[in-house]
Order: sequence, then C-alpha cells, then structure tokens
Amino acid sequence: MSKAASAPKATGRRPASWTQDPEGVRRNILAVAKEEFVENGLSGARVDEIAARTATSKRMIYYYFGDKEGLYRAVLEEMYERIRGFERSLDLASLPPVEAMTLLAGFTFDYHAENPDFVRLVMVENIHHARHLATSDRIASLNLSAIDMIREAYERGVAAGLFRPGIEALDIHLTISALAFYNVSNRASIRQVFGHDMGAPEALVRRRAAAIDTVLRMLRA
Amino acid sequence: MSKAASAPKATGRRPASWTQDPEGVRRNILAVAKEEFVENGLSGARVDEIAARTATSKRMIYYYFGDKEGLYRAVLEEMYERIRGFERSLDLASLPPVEAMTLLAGFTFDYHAENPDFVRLVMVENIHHARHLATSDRIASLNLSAIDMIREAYERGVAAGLFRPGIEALDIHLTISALAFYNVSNRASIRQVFGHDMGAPEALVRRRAAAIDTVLRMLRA
DNA sequence: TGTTAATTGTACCATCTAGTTCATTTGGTC
DNA sequence: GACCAAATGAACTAGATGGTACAATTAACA
Repeated sequence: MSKAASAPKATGRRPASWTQDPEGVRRNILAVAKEEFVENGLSGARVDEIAARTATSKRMIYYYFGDKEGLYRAVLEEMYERIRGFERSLDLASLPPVEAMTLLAGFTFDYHAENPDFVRLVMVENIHHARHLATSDRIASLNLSAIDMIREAYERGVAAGLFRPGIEALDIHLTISALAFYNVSNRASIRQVFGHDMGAPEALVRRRAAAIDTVLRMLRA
Repeated sequence: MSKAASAPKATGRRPASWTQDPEGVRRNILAVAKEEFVENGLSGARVDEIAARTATSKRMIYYYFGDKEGLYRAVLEEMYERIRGFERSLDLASLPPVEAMTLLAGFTFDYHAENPDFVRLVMVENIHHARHLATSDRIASLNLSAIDMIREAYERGVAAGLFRPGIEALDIHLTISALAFYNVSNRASIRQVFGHDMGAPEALVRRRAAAIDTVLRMLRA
C-alpha cells in the first residue's frame, strides 16, 4: 500500500506543484459526482464527500460548476446525451417491423438493466419533479427521437397488416420503457416484499423475454 | 385572520397549558411527516420543517419516533399497511378469470394514479435500497397476498382455456405494477422530455385502457 | 389529596454543509 | 523573462440541521 518514497506525499492528493488539466479535472469531478448523486440523490449527496473522492479539491467543483445544483445538472445532462447516442445507434428503419420492435424492446430492456445508474438518476430527478431537466438548455435541445423511430416502424407494420391500427407511438414507447424501467427502479423493494431478486441472471433473461413478448402481443393484429 | 382576543397566543401553537392526546399528536406528526418525505425524500426532508408544520413540537417527534429514520420508517409502515387493506378489498376469487384480471389491472392502475404519494415514497425507499423495508418487522409480517390472488385467477383461466399456460404469477404482477407505477413515477421527466402530461384526464383514461388491454393480451391463449 | 409515570414545551448545542476568501502556481504570449 | 489570465489549493465561515437537557404540566390512581 505504501507509495514510492519519491512521491511528494503519501496521500492521494496532488502535490503542491501541479499540472493544469481543466478537462481532466472536469471529467474527474463529473465521474465522482455521478456516483454520489446516483447513490445518495441530490439532497443526500455531500459536496465534501465528492471533493474528497476527487483528485482535486472542493474549490474546483465551484470553479467549474458554480454550485451543487449546477454540478448535478451537468451530471444529468451528460447522462441524457448518452441516451441520445444510444438511440442513434439503433437503426430500426432498415429492419422489418416485427424485428424492429423486438430489437427496440430488447435493447431498451438491456440498456436499463446494464445502466442502473441511469435509472436511479431519473428516479432522483423525478422526485424533484424534473425541475433540472426543465431548466437545462442542453437537454431541451437534445430532441430525443425515440418516438419518431417507433412511429415509423409501427406504421410500416400496420401497412403490412402485421400490427393493428390505432395505437399511438407514445403508448408503445411508454409500455416498452415502463417494463424496462420498473425492473430496475423497484428492484430493491420487490426483493424485500417478494423475496425475489430481479437482478439475478435467470430472472433478467425471463423478464426480458416477457417484456418483448408483451410488447409484440400489444401490437399484433 | 385574527383569532379571538381571548386566545392565549395568536400563533397556531398550543398554549402553555394543554390537553394530553398521545394518539392525536402521533397521527398529526405522521401526517405532516408523510407529506414532507413524499415531497423531499428522506435526506431532503427537514425535521425542523416537519415540527413547524405540526401542532406540536420537535421534542414530540423524538419522543415518539426516536429519530428521523424512525419517523420515516413509521410513515413507510403506515403506507404499506394501507396497501394491504387495498389488496384485501379485492375479491378476485369470486370473478371469472378475465374479469378478475381486468379488475385487478384497473384497480392497480387507479390506486397508483390516485396515490402519487405512495408511488413517490416507494421511489424514495428504492433510492435507499429498501433498507428501511428490510429492517421493519411490521412490514415483514405484512404478507402481501397479491401474488397468490393472481395465481388463483390465472390458473382458473388456464383451466378454462382462456389463458395460455406457463406464465409465472409474479410476472403477471410485475407487468401490471410496472404499467401502473411508471405512469406516475416518471410523469415529471416524461412531461419535460416529450411535452406530454400523463396526469391529464384524457391521458389517464387512454393509458388505463392500454394497460388493461396489454395485460389481457399477455395472458390470452 | 399526594404520588408518580406519561406527556409536552423551551431553549440550547455540537456538528455538518454549502459556499467563499485569499493566496499561489501554471502556461501561453509578446 | 515579464506579464497576465486561467487554474488550483488550503483554510475558513455563516447558517442549517439532527438531536438533547431541563423543566413543567397532566392524568391516572392509591
């Protein structure tokens, strides 16, 4: 555990002389802050704790992000930009309708299962009535396109006689999201109340299949 | 707004001489605390604020509930006991399978929609990894029976050739809950991201029908 | 009516917490 | 190498916050 004797200090802290690295410091703070906000929520997270786990100091948090809410907002914005990337990576338009919906439901389920941090932060933000989403220009300009992608695939399915008509694209999205989200968001309480671990591999596989199946049954003519 | 001049003080506070009312004080504290925890979460709620909105003093909070977490746990326990009552009020066994499932899905949806406080508190508890559910004897002994009720109705449906076999009762419950829960839990973020108000009456009616329909389609042979 | 345990109010405190002040170092530029 | 804006560190502070000490009042009961 002892560092090299030549190191200025045995602490993890930067020595009295340092190298400027604005982007690195920024990213470092964001990464630690994300973990803290995800784990403790906005009110539960402690700026001092975030600072302590950082390679830099509390001073830098305020230098770059203004205040605690600014830091939180930055974390939120980064997360939503990631989602945007995830959406873009899906190419539903080139797939037949049923395959497109299967892919979308499966990917959405997997994304939530693999990114509980995302789910938790969205929960936190909803507890705060999405006040920070509302005041973020970066997020407002994000233009999440999930609904449009869904509508396109759905309408092709209807035209082909595969899907029944009259469903709103938003309803399809809500159903897919609800099944994917709930599975992660309420994992802890379900484990306590029902003694069932939805995070276990078999449970995930089964639930994933059920979610996809449910979505397809909802759509089928 | 001015009270009668004979009143000891114009404040809402109890005068220097009072009447003992342990149960009343307890309930009063619980009611205010519930609102605060629902609105601000466990870390976000302030004991001073709860005390201020109470007809009694902070002293009483600690007298009856020990500490902040004890108060939170009491609120949580009361809420889960209410759910238990709600479940008991349903009599699925006396209904034909399809009607039973329709009733269950509809009632579950309505319960969530009409009790956003419940939804928010469950979110808060999940953010805390359901640590307080885990340590509550009162909740452990509650024995929520939803799953058994569902299994009974489902098996009758299968026997009658109405439902397809091979579905786990828990999966049915999870699907019903997910659709009902998500609609309330993520209302704020969905409004921000999609500009759609899921709390609006028409949206609720449509979503309710969609949820019931989705559940029935999942079950049908 | 005297005794005592259960309740309640007021004032207080130790600690935590978000945010700041002040001083210093770095690195690009002329 | 002198100058200056950007970047960084260490120590500090005002106010908030969970929790307590102390004292008083009430109500049941012998």
